[in-house]
Amino acid sequence: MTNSHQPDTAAVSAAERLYTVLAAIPAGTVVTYGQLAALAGFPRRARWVGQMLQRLPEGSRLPWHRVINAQGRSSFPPASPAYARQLQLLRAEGVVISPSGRIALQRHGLN
DNA sequence: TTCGTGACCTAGC
DNA sequence: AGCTAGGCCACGA
Repeated sequence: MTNSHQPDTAAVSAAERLYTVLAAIPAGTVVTYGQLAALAGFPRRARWVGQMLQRLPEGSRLPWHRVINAQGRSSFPPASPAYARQLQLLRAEGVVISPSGRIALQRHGLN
């Protein structure tokens, strides 16, 4: 970082906050992009969350699969490998998913 | 800086 | 239930 102002710091900080919140999402729980953004302190930044997750390295241990859209579905094309992967990971955590791909919302009680 | 794009969201039909 | 249209906001070329 040779110079300039420091918008870098703020950007990193935002990402760190997002990652922290995402890492805190317990297994068997799902959140929407919008919810995650709000939880991280950035309301109306759902698309930004999606962009961040896309840029996420594969080795990351962040539970990206617990993030779904407001429609209650995976945001990947149903035919894509990522789609199947996400659903598999969620089912492995006990999340109920209908044959049409609809993901059951969090039930207060168990878990 | 303007423009195009997107792992989004909500409202309407 | 599914599709469309408009809105939103950040990012990269």
